[in-house]
Amino acid sequence: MPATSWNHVRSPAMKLDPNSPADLSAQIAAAIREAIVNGDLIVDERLPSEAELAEHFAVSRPTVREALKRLAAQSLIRTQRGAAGGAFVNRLSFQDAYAQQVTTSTLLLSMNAVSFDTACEARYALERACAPLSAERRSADHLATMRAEIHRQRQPGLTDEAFCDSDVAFHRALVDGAGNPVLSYQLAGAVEGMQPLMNMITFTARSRERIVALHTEIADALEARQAAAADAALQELARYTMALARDVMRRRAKKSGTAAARSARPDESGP
Amino acid sequence: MPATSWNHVRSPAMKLDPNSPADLSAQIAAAIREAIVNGDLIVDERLPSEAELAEHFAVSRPTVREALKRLAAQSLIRTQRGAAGGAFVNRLSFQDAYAQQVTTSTLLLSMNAVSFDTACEARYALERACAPLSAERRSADHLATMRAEIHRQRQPGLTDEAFCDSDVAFHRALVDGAGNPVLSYQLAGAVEGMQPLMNMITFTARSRERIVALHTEIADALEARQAAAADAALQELARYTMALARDVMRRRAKKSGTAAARSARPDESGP
DNA sequence: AGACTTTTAAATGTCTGACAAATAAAAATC
DNA sequence: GATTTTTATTTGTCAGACATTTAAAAGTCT
Repeated sequence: MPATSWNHVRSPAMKLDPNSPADLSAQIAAAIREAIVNGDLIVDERLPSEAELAEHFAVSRPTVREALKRLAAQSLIRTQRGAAGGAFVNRLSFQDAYAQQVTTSTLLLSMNAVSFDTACEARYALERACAPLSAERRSADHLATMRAEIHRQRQPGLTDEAFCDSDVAFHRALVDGAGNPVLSYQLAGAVEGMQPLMNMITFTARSRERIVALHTEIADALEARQAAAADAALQELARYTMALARDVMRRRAKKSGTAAARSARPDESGP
Repeated sequence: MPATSWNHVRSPAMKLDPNSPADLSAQIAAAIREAIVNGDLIVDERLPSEAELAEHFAVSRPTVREALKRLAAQSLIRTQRGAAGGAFVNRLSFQDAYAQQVTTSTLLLSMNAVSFDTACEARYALERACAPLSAERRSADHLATMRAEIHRQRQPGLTDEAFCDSDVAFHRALVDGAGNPVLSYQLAGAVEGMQPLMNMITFTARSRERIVALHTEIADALEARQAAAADAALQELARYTMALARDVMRRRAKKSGTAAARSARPDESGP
């Protein structure tokens, strides 16, 4: 019996409040989360076993497990089975952070009646912040990705959803071109989280043409390392996208008075 | 006995893959999360009881509970005890999203050896994106908050940490001034997540004076609705902050090691 | 001795069954 | 009809057990 082995953590947060209305598992999760954020528990450090934690907090093992699952859902810990297994403080990777950021942003936008304009304004404001850096630092790879996506966007048979996917990939390359992983992480939410909203727009052949032209302008500007030109094109793209959305909404509102045939998509998968 | 009452969800994602290496609770959580993100489950909709879920997925109740706790940790569901209780799809509030965003950003920066420059660059690039909007829309309240924080920052007895807190509050007001909740949410991570890094800097009286002067410049510019002036001051503040950090790092490196070690960082304590 | 195999112990993953506590609806009472 | 009591449902917690995985220890053979 290796004692509690929990001695190096003397943080006062490692005690539970019996008067709290919160669940025990939530309190335990909060206590451990606090210890991780405060640096009392460092990356790759092993937590005590579930049985030891249960003893420490004077609760049962299922309760401890629920707490650990909460932390695992936030990628704060990882678990490993077997003799040398246990729960370990997880190094939060940019990839994990991306995923959480996208999920959170997507739900935030879809659940809170955020207007398209508001979301769009935020997205393009943040993207324009990346443009000068991207003009300075973009690699040939980033440019090639953008050109490839532009080419894809020109395919006539593309569905609206595929067009949006390509749009996201284009803008992702733009952001990554800034060479700042923190920016890329922050923008992941703003760009990808907006995709469900963008997917509500039907892109006509003419609007696609305009968007592709602006994308080309942006790529050209970044290739020439002209920050101002890239910024101008982005600003115009933001303006155009919002106008497009307003148009779609207006048309939809007008049509909703008649029969509900809202799925009046332009024929693309037809004969 | 109300049958499974799970009929309206015919999504294929509601089945588990017996060959998956992932835990059952993780698979179940993923399936339900998918249903929420896809809109198969709408806000405030009640999930089946734990017993019913256990039957549906052919697992035990503790396993279902672990899955639900994972979702609760992401604020995707809330639970309520009692007769009409259960698990309900939660409307992700901006407040909840803030909190998650800040935690994630903080850990990402503290665990991944992100340089101060990179984080700082990202933060000020995003903040500058808010400046034009804030110049246009800031209310008197936002200005008052900024002025109050500037006043607080002038107090001579302020600890470094309190100075940082006030700094965050100032910049928060700047961002909120843009009147775009999505921007405010995105920036929460960039600004607050950087606080632990900022706290590593010791602010001398002279550097505080310079920062307060720039804050005043910003507030003045926003009051006069001069976007360009605000942007210039922010840019200068970014430049100055990074220079300050470089200075602190250099001094710290010189003090901790002998003359030879400048590229490597021998930062063990004691002789 | 060294390389391979087997055993063992520790840890998480899962199940069963039970009880406690909260809570809304139904029933009973005044 | 209003108030109180009962009841049923559901989550929260506990106890104990077994299955599965895994690394290390022990054993075995060359």
